[in-house]
Amino acid sequence: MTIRNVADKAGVSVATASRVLSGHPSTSEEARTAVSEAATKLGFRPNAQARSLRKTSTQTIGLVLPDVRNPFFADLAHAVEQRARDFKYLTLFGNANEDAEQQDRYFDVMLTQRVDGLIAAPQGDLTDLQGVLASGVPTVFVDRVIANTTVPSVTPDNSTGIQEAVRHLTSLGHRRIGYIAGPQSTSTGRERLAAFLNALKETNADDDGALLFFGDFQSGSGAAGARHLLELPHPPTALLAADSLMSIGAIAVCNERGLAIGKDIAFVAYDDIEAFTLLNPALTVISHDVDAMGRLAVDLLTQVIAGNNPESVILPSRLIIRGSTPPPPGGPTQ
Amino acid sequence: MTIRNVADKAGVSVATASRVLSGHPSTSEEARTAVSEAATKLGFRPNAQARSLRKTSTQTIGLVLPDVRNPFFADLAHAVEQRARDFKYLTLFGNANEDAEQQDRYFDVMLTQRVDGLIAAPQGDLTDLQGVLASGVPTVFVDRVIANTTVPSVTPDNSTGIQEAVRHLTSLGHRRIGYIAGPQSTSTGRERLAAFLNALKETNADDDGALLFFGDFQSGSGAAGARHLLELPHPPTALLAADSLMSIGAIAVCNERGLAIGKDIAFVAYDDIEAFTLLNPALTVISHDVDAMGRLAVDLLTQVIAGNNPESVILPSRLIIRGSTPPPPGGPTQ
DNA sequence: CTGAAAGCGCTTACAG
DNA sequence: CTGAAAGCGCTTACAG
Repeated sequence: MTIRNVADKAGVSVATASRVLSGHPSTSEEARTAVSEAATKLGFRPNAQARSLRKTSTQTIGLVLPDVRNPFFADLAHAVEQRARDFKYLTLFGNANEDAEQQDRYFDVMLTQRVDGLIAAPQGDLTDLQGVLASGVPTVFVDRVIANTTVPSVTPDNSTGIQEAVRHLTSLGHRRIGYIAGPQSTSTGRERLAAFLNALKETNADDDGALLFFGDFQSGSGAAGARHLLELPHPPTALLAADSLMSIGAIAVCNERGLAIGKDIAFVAYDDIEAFTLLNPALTVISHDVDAMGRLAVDLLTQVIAGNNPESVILPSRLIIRGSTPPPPGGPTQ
Repeated sequence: MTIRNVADKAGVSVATASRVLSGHPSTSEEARTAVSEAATKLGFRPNAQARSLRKTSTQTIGLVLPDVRNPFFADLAHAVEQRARDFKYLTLFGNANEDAEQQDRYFDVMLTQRVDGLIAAPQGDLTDLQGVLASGVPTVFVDRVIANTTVPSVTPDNSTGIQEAVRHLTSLGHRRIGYIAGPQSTSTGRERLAAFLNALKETNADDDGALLFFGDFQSGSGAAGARHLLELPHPPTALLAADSLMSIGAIAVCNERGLAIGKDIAFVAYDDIEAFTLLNPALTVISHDVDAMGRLAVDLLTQVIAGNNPESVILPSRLIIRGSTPPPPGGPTQ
């Protein structure tokens, strides 16, 4: 079932059939009807491989994200995909599993598949990007970036939300704030930690290295972090985790220890995911606009594909105060 | 940068270069080293389009799911993708947004892209499958099926969990159980509703049509359902929702009305997602093994691709009782 | 407006 | 083991 069959049935050459099928203007009325009719009758479906071997475009973009199971990235994937549809792109989605090696395999496969562009929330450093950069495929970073590249990006403001959270907690009287950081192999992990440390200095909170725990953005490490921090000789009265999955793990540990969040301990989560509003009390969270992030990433990519060099954009983040952040149990100064 | 350049640099023909590059046994030691060296030096990356135009395989499988933002499907996507990797398949992922039209567009594009196989949690009826069936592309259904096809499938047992839930609730003394059903355009929506209605007959629960609300598996409809049911003149003392997103919406409504789940009202959710264990009390849920589902779907697909006709499998589901299902407030008989 | 022909980058019988 | 050549299914100058 090829264009040859369609041409034969329509009584024209493959060239004419091709022109009709791809909407080329130079076709006669008769040719158009004959070919269209033959194509539908035969249920002809052009072979995208052959087409993109001739043209240089595949009408697909690659999307490499660290973890679909993270609601933030699920929302982001959805936003990217819906926006890509507007430009007739199919989104080829790869899930790196928070693992640089799997990420690099996906980059590789997507280059091999000749995607027209690539959107990634990358991990690691320049060495992981070698292939992508060398290929020259239009690329945009989203959420995370890799230092020392000129790749345009759409990222959240990783400091304002954290700063507001620390100010909020200290104004309530908290001085010991436990922080479950993201991996330092990611820009978001690094920037959020830096913002946290800065905020400590700016307020009267304890700047105690023991209150820091390094996780990997996955739920298990949030649980490990909470366990570690709560067992400290001088434990925190407030907990802050750098993404939603680690927040989930940490909350589970608080629950299993009978520590009531919003009463015995204050908790601030990163990312405003729907489930967090269901907790009782609902969680105070650091929120950013994931839909805008996905949409803008696609918009930037289309510009790069068009040969332009768009400006990177940073989206605001802010603290949404709900019930999970009371003053410390012993009173403001404890 | 094509295989021609590699061949030239290595001083062999493109045929020999191709053989070395694709691991064909009939190659000399010298050819192998010369070509490999040239390829790495040049950073050669074979064009997948050209290759799959010659071979008939693209080493990709298509995965069409209704909604990435549904944690159940995010987990399923992850499971499928990880298993597909074992077979060197790249997973081309499409998100149908619980919409038959978007689903059909994805089917279309994936056929055009000549995926080697298709895994789908489909919506609608046979007409939506025409193209897929006509193309003859190896296909497996997962989670949901479409009636009157011979497509192998991996599905959950949609009745046991529901039956256990209704028995559990009635044994506690509940007689008015509100049910937020899934869309009847999906097999899971239909089967779970049938199981619920059967369970009502089998127990002494009220078989009252007013206690049924039809949602669309998305969170907004869960909220609408809870609102509707709770405003009934004779409202339910227990709520059961047919998926996790509708559960989330319904729980939000209970919270906003000050109805304490696990005290003022009993709640059973479908799908054992991590966030549900964080609620206080944790939710009683109907659980099934999403990892096994994804893994088996890929395994079945590889068998179909190999030309076999594997048996469909049904995975068990069961009730996990946690704190959200107390007896009705007025006592066993109310 | 149309057709014959070349070519996109590979792979693979075929002959040696 | 190797090379010349055909061909996968399209698209697009080129000439008419």
